[in-house]
Amino acid sequence: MAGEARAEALGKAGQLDFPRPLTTVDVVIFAIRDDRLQVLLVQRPAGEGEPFPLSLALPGGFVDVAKDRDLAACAARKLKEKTGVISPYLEQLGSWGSAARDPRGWSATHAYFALIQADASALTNDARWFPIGGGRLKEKLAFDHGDILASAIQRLRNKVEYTSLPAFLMPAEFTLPDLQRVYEIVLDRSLEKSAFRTRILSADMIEPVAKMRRGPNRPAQLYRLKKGREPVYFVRTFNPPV
Amino acid sequence: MAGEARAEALGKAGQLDFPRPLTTVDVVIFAIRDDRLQVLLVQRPAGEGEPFPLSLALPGGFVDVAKDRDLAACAARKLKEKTGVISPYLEQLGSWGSAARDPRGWSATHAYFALIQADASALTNDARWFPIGGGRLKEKLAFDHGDILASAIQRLRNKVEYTSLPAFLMPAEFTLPDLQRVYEIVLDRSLEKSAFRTRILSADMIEPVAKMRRGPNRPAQLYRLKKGREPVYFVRTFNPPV
DNA sequence: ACAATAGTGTCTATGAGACAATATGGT
DNA sequence: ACCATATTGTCTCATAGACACTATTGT
Repeated sequence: MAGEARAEALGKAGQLDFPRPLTTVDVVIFAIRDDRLQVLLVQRPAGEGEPFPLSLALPGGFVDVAKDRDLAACAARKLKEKTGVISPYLEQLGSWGSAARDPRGWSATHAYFALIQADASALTNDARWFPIGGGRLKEKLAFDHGDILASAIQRLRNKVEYTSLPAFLMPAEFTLPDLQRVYEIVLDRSLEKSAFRTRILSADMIEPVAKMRRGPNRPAQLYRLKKGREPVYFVRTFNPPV
Repeated sequence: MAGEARAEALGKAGQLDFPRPLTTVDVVIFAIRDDRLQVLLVQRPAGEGEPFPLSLALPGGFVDVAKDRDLAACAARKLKEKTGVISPYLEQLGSWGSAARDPRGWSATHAYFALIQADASALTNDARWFPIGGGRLKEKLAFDHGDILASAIQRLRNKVEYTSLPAFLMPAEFTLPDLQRVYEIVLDRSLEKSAFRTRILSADMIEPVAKMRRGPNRPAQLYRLKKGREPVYFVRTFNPPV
């Protein structure tokens, strides 16, 4: 941090009155709905001077220096405002900043990504779920939000290969085949049943509840996440198919 | 991004005259020197109103909206200013922003981490290398730079378990035992020779040059990195010792 | 009994860990 | 010849992939 940059900008030390970039936080919110990975988007407002009027965009907005203690709190606030969800999986994705990404001037956004359970959320009117088909979103997004979303999808897919992240997309109780289905939806390929079960069960991340899911076939054991909300890291990835 | 946040802050649409956080970029620069992992630090200036006067800090400073096209360019500029290095391995680490981290006000920094070859750098006067012993730095740093550095060390160590990142710390030509030594320095544990060689050689990331390194023992084959500057990802980590 | 899905077992392949054996230079 | 380090080989172990087999419910 500076002093030096200050001198560069103004030739005067001890002052902070040089131009500051706009600072925003955006949140990529994922959930599983209708057996598909979906992302929550909002529509940009149409007012005077608004960039990308009526375009779809990630939920987010300017950091409020009065309200937000830090970046993570700002992201959590935006998530809660749109979905009502309070304590999800929330991870920092990265930041995007440039002179060109916002027509209003040099701006930098801090992007987060959240995994929530769709059923547990209560959306505001302006927010809607959009399915991600074949690892991409059909719709064009405002700003560089398409890039940010693509990066979030890549990060999610990559981590799903060697972590228990999909557990955070599940309802409170679920079966192993349910969980495998979610892994397969995110990865967009099928996984081998017995290897999957071995991996998950030996990870000590879930515990059986004294109930079974019944259907027109053999009942399945229901599980729930163990307390520790941390994701589990496996020492190998699922090997991609040849 | 906003409109909404604008309304929150001012109750007036189409305006951008609400308080903006300070925006900085900081760079964690690693190199191997004297068989140790070292990090480049600078001393804070002592002028009037300067926070943390004379403390050690990561190289960095305010984003210059006139000079810097984007965040990565800003990070590359700061790296070049301090070390003269132009095209290193440069990766975004994350961002840290809060009301409290800088006494001058709400600020957010975009942190990058760079891997360079120490011998190829020409330091400015104010920058010095500091060894990282046992995964920690002895010195206290200004702002939250201690946290940022700890995060960088953790990310580096973690990635070294399953990527070829240490290759970017090597000189143009090096032997396999050299490379293994660097892996071991970063991980702070010894690796098994034959497994290491198998992994590296089958990754198709280096190629032999028609030279050997000679010493008072059997000569060692010299290698260089293949063109593609991308790091290689392995499907397994080195298994940590039991 | 049959369909459908849950759950287990068996066999193979890959790559890491341990460690021994061999190779090749300088002295 | 001897030392030191480079390089290769052998054997074991853990876990993924393929795939078959068994288990348990509803109809």
